[in-house]
Amino acid sequence: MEQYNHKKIEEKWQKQWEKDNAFRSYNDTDKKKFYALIEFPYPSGDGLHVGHIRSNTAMDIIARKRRREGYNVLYPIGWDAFGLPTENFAIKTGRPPQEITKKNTDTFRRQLKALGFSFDWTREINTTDPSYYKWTQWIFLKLFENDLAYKKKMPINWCLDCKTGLANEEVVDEVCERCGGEVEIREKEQWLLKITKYAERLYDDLGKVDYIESVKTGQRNWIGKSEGAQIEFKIIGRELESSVNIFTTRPDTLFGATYLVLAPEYPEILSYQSHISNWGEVEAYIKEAKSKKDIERTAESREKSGVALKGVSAINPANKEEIPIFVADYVLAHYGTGAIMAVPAHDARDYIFAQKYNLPIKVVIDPREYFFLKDVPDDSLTGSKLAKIDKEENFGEAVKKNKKRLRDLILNGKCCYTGEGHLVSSGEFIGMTSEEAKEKITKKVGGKMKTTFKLRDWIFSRQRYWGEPIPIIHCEKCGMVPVPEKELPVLLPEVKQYKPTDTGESPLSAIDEWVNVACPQCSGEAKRETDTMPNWAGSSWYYLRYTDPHNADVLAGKEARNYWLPVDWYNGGMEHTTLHLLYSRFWHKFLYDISVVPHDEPYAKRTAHGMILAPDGSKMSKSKGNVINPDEVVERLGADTLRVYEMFMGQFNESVRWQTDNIAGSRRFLEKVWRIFEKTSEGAWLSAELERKLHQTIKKAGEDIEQMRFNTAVSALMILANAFEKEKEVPLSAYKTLLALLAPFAPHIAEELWERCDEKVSVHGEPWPSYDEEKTKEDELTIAVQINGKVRGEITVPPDAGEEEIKKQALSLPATLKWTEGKTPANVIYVPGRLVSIVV
RNA sequence: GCCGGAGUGGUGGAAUUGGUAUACAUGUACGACUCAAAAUCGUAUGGCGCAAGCCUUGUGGGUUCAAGUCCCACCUCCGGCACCA
Repeated sequence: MEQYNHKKIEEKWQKQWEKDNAFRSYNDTDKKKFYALIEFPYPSGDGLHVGHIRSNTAMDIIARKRRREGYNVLYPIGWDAFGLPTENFAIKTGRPPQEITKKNTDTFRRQLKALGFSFDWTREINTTDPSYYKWTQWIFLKLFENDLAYKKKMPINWCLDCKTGLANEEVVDEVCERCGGEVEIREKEQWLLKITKYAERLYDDLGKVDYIESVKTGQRNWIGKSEGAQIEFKIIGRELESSVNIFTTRPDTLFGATYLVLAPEYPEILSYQSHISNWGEVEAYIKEAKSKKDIERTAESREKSGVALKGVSAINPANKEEIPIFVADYVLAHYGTGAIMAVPAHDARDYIFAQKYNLPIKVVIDPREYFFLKDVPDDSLTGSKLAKIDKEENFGEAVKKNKKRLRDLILNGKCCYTGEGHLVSSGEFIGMTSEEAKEKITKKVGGKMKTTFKLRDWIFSRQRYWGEPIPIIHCEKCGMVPVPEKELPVLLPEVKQYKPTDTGESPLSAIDEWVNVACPQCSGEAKRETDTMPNWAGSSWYYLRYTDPHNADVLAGKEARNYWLPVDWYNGGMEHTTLHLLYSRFWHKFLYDISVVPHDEPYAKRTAHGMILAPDGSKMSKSKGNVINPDEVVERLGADTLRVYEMFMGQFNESVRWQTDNIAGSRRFLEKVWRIFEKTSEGAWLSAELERKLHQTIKKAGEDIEQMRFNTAVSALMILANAFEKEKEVPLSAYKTLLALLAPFAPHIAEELWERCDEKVSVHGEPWPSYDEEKTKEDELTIAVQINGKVRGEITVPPDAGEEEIKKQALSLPATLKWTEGKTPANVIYVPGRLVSIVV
């Protein structure tokens, strides 16, 4: 037989599959369905990354397995093509983004096809295609109609390089997530989507989806649900009677609130102006705080600063004491109500502030048995030392003494205790536990229990060219008027200049003939909205379009979406936890509310792949020049080798280093499978041992694929191939089983050898091999013999040997006699099928 | 600071969830084949020791007949969040 020629084989079968439309899925409602999804790539100019291949191969394996298990499988592909890199490239070269996108998607398509993924190419979509973004705009109109899209003047993060506003999620470490450019705060009119209205559902419904835990906790932390109380404090001054609502998670400490703090942006401050005697000072502080970025405010080693509002004060509703009011930038305007009650004895930040400004510290919680302490600024007892005092049995007298001393410190207000406990100095609530007191105190002072979220509304407008135009028309008479549905899509006009402007206006605003339109309502003079949508828009619903990608009348036909949704298994990167994944859950829930989709969650199951790092362990990046080019690997070693290597290289959900040396192993494995074909014979005898190995491999490979343990699945196939190689003759049927198992990993070589085995129909249509549990079992058990916990020997027994018999054998083993030195064993433990443990 | 995840041979990694640690691969050494090389095949390969044996899963304790796996404390690395009241 000739040598394994990957090039010839891969080209041959790719052509054949294309011709046969082998992986096309039909909206066949009689068959059980399986929807497998990977994040559709952004077609960057750099071409496909080896990281894409990891995720795609994994889902490809699962999709192929499901097809062979009888499912109607949808495994689609498309392009998330709007976005800044393309636009920036357009500015640099003067070529239209449409043209650049076309070129890049052509490259990606060629590369993906060369890897033999079983995508249904007839469903290919592109977010920049007007027939696609028509529906992105349609969803926006629905959001607008339902009062979930609004425009607001607000300070936003402005990227100086990209010259556009960014969503909060897009600012990472003070810089723009995309370009790494500097971000400044600008006051601008922006479109926002009310994702906060869905915060609770986005949070709670994580309970009913099968996502990996890290994604769930990532989203939970980002949404940041916290339960507490909203309590009203009266504000008094000369000729002033007002009030401020504060939010707290610790209403049980209300009696310890010794001052009030307002955020610098707190709007009501202005109305107190005439009552504040030191207004000049206050105003200056506010002005300075506002000019600082969030990050600056939190940096500066958490130094607290603030200014007292002289002339006004608040009344603590619990004990009616008059307490001072401060404005301080450690309170954030956008969280809670923008105002807090400060309880220095039981909040670390308040404690530091109170010490600095000499404010009273009033202890209201006695820790008693609770000793989880943190952030304690007492020199003698730092946080980490205190953390040790949590389990009495682990520590001796010294700690017990310390604990007592510590409680004294806390009760005397000498250090700050943030945990819960029993109430002291709290009127009628003395002696209650924190938990009990929370609701009771809130009720007593007329407050209400409230849930607050960290999540903020989604800043949805970008002042750039290469995005979906927001389909709104501004009319002086009628206000904001949605573009009528029948006029969708609002097409991106052709422009000469893609360059964004420093003034913060989209490049679209320069095109008068596009901007000036008649108002759809009054036909008067009006102007189009010139902001575009962020690149997250198109990707928020693309899985839905795949179900019926060519539908011109609706975003997807009802039958198609009811049949295919939800996505059964979605694999992607961890970097999208709080971006795409959260956004699309939000849109989906909205679409569910307006009865477009049949379920309220888009993805039933979400898994994540680890990153592929450069050989030195750093991130692959073009600037470092350590990017692995898949084309070159495919050319030299073949797509099958690359696929097998990427599955074998390490645990799928963890990041792994690319090691060029190790690819050879995957190639050698395929060559071995190729060579074994020569040894196959129809009449060859299948030994019991080989048969057992075969069944064990079918079992292991199948189970491992389901759990995305692809590395051990490949290893199992290697072990089987090694066993075959040792044989003189390999039964053809056994060899074909190996090919059937290998097919999802290395589809080309498996198909070629399958054909050489005289099969007429594709291996990819072959039912998934099944195994017989009985046949996976060894016919002899090796039982280890331990003496005092150390393995000293082993015995071989038939699988049906009784416990007594095995113990007897173990005890009479020469090694046993040697190590027990004739002493009578105190205990003999038998672990079925594993070992005998003898204790002397 | 908080929340995730990880730490096992020269290297990537296995280990049926408490039961013979180092599967599979890679690298290295030696051997076979060869005029030679490549490829392939075979043998060896955690450490110490001539050996019997002892030690070994980041460190230190603990539970257990038995710990990579469970408990406690600590160290290091990666990722996310971070004045969120």
